[in-house]
Amino acid sequence: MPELPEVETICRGLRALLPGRKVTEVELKEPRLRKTVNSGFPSQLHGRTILGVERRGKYILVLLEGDRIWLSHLGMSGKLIYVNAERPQAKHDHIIVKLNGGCEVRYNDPRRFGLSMVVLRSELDSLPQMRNLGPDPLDHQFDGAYLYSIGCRSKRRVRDFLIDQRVVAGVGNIYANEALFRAGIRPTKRASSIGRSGMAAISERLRELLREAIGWCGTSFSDYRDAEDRFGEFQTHLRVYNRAGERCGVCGSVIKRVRMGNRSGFYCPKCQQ
DNA sequence: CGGTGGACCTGCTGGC
DNA sequence: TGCCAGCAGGTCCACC
Repeated sequence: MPELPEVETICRGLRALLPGRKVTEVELKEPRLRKTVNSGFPSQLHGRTILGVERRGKYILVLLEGDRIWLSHLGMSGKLIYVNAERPQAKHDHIIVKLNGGCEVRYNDPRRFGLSMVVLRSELDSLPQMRNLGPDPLDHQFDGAYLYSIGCRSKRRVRDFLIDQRVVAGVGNIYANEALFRAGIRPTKRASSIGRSGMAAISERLRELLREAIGWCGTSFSDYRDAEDRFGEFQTHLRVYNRAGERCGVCGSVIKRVRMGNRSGFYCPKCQQ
C-alpha cells in the first residue's frame, strides 16, 4: 500500500506526537506478519522513551532510548495509527503500543504483509532490509546521471526498474507509473533503451511528483491513512494510475492498462512513447 | 548473475 | 442474494 509519500506523511505525523512519550505496555496480539514478530518484542520496547521518528525508503523507524529502533514496514495494507486508548480496538489490530498519557500506537494490517521488529541502532545498517536500499529519491545524490548509470545495463522494463528498492528507495507502482507519465515514457520500455535525457526527465518528474504527493498527504484508495487515521488527498491528482478507460487530461486519448508481470501498468498511448 | 513468476494474506468489486 | 474470479499501494524466494 504505502509508498514514500504515504510513509513520509505517517512519519511526520508520528514525529509531532511521539517524542518524549514512554512505552508503558505492549500487546502483541498477532505475531504472524510477513516475518513473524519476535516474542521478545514487547519487552524490548517496554519502559523506553521515544526520541524521534525517521524514514528510510518505505520503512518507519521509531528511535528509542537505549539505542533501540522500532522498525516497521506497512506492506500493502498496514497502518500505524496514534489513538486515544479509549478507542475500541479494530479487527486486524496486531500490535498495541501503550504510552504514558493515555494514548497508543496501533499497528493494523489485514493482509499481514508488513514487518515489525526492534533492532539495535548499531545493527540497523547491516540488516538485509536496509543493506540494499538505494538512495532516497529526494536526496541530492539521486539524479538522471545516477539512474542512467545503472539503467543503461538493465533489460527490465522501466516500471520494474523504478520499483526496485535497490535502485531507488520508496517508489512503488503508483508513483512509478505517474512519474513515467509525466516524463512521457511508456512503462513497458526497457530501461536500457532510455537515454541520459530520458533518465533525467524521470528523476526530475519523480522528485516533483513525490513532493506534491507529500503535500497532499499521500494517496488513499482504500487502506492508507495517516498517523491520525485521516485520508490522503493525492488520488484525485493521479493522471494514469487506476484510470484505465478514462481520457488523458493532456491529449484526450484513452488511458490503457497493461499487465506487467503480476501488477498493472498504466499509460497514455499518445503522450507516452 | 539478472530477470521472471509465483507465494504470501484478506477484502473488495464486478459478472453471472 | 450468492458464488467465484480477478484485483489490490510490497517483498521474498525458487527457478531459468
